[in-house]
Amino acid sequence: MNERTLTLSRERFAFKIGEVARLSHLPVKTIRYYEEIGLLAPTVDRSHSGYRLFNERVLQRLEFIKRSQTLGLSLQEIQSLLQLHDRGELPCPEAKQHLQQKLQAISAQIDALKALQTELQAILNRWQEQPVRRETTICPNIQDGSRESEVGSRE
Amino acid sequence: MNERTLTLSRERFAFKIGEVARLSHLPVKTIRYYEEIGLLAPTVDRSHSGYRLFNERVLQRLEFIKRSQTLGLSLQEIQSLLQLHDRGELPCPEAKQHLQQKLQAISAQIDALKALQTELQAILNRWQEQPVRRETTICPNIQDGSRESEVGSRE
DNA sequence: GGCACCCTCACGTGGCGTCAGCGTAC
DNA sequence: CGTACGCTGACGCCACGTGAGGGTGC
Repeated sequence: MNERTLTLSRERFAFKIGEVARLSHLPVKTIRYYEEIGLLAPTVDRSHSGYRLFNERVLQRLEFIKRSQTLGLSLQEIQSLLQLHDRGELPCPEAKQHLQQKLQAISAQIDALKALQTELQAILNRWQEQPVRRETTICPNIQDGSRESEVGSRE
Repeated sequence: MNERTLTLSRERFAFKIGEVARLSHLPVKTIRYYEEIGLLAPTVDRSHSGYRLFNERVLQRLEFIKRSQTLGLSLQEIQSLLQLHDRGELPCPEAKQHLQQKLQAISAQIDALKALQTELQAILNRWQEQPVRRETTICPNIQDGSRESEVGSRE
């Protein structure tokens, strides 16, 4: 006749953190962290001995967090969405805004990475295995190629 | 007749951190941080009052650090290159290894970002402004699309 | 009484930025 | 004597991971 059995019969506040971890495939530490920063507030209570007791909605919440994270949202952004949800509103419009911003940021990131890729490839292509030892450089292969960037207009 | 004038005549340990900051276009805090983690050891001394005094080689070193950073190397990797340099060896072979690794990592990052880009675009394309309120979801638009990813064969 | 589980607190990651509260140079 | 510059902590960021040193449930 412990609180587990009692609460399980009503399906409320039945899960200890380890069970939630197994069911959600998230580390215990992560769940504790999410609770600490307030992401799980409406789904968690404490037992008389201080154990976190989660109700079944925590799993849906963790799924939402995981999914939103893989889509590139930060925990702060996710929190603001969850707060809207907890106030009874639909977080979708704000979510859409965030996702559109992410999409733009991702394009920019891809462009930056591609530029870096090109630059790295160029450096490696003209790499000198035994460069002349100069006192003015640490590794002559790694040098500012801003002037060489205009190369390619030959032929 | 301060140490500035004396050392300037020999061009050694003449620069205070603010001058280095101006000449290198790096924030003072950044230079202090680099010195703290040992990146600048052979180019810095202390005055009797505790001020950092840099010799002129620090500028070459900071340039190398900046350049290596923009190429994607971490400060740890840069440090190991500088340590090779300080032991009189050419850091180029190790640098090349690092850069090749970076190139691979960048390709993987680009692929991951492109996948994310596609997924985000798909989600935004089929976005429902006024979705049905379900109790099982927080925002129905943000849902695991693993099964819906095969959509697109209509019309 | 033993073992799995739970708790909090504190510190680490990278690459700095941002105060706060001092001393120093000119 | 001001003021621009220098110094050393300590804390913040982000999303946790790691480990210590304990208490709880069964």
